[in-house]
Amino acid sequence: MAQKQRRKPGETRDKLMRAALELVGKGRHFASLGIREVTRQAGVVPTSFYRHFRNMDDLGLQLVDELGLVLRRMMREARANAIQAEKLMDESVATFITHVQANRSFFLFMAQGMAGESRAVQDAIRSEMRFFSTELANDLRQLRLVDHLNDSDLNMVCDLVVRAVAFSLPDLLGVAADDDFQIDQIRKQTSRYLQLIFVGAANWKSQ
Amino acid sequence: MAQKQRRKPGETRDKLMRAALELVGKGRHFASLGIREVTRQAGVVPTSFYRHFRNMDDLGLQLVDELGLVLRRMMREARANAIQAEKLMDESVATFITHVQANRSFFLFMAQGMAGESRAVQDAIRSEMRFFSTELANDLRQLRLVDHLNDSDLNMVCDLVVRAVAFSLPDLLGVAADDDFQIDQIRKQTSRYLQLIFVGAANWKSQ
DNA sequence: CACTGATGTGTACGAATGTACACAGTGAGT
DNA sequence: ACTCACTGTGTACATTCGTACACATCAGTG
Repeated sequence: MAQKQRRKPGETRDKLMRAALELVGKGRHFASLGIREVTRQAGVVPTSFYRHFRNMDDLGLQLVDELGLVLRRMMREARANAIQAEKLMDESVATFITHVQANRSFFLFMAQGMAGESRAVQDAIRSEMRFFSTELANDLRQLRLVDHLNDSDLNMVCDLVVRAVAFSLPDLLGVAADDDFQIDQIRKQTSRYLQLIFVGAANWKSQ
Repeated sequence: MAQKQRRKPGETRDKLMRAALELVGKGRHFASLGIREVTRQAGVVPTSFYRHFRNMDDLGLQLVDELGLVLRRMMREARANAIQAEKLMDESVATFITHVQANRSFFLFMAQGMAGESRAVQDAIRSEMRFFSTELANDLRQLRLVDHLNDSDLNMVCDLVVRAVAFSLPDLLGVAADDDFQIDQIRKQTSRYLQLIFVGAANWKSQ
């Protein structure tokens, strides 16, 4: 029942997942990756693949799980940085962009997976986003910034926020990782979207 | 110089594009399609492919062009239906959903292409969306509903509107084409997003 | 009418693919 | 100490892939 063995528990497994991410990071689409290609990139013999995954979809699903960890880490940091309510949005967007830059391949995979080939991966990513939206709603409730909104409306606002941010993913991943000017443009643009949404939320009449 | 020959000008060409769309409609991802697969679906010998396209990316680009036509037709219809300003958003969303249902494969391809493998296809789709946003801004200007917004802010609002609608694409394509209940949920949800955005726009202070 | 260029078909082949099978080492529990 | 489950390797093969080449069939042009 030990999850860890002394030597190298899931070393090859990690190598394979890492390899798939590297290929995605190089511009390949996850749906077009083959088993041999991934094992080659990982420096492993093709048949090793089956020791850890049933097929590429299975690997994709496990990547989504790891993606979930990345997202949660990001959310924790955003919460920590957003102490003052007024800078809340700008800080959150900045945190988002920092994490995207630090994990480009992961977010590339996420952007691809949202309309990917595997329905299971799609649903898993969708589910991560819903979780994100729910957490955001909880935070906003606690900050007492949105007392005039009922739960349903608050959820809608949070959904839209998450979508607006998520939709800037393709923009962000489309520019070179070191194009600071363009990245800053996207940051400002996204912040404005959020500000607009919150102006809407502030003037929204629930019920 | 004749663009059309008597018999069958681009019959095979159309068959190939149609075949690719059919495969996408069946749940395949465009990035994972092969030349042989597409020609097989089209009922054509593999080598015929090269008479019309240099590779799959080329075919993808030409599909984006056709997608542009579908989008423009949709936009025209939305404009025609949105006579009364109050029902403008609901009507537009309804038109959008109708067209998505009538051209599922096309929009599936679009959703995939936004984070697709080919950078050229990505850019082409992005460009279509920008065009859409610009046209929307023009329409809103003419309706004189947003006189308090300067151009930059109006563009931002329209961008966000287009994004909010576009982001409902995966939702819409994820449910069965005849699941009227779920589709209606998505319709209502998207409408609420737009209403929220417009409440934000109405209370936005330019400059 | 002969020519030409565009379009379609058939054959062919080297490379790559997914996966089955047999085998080897190694850590853990009896 | 012996076994067993797990992980990794090497070999093998039928299938599929992209694409090159050699034709066949027309439409329109000289």
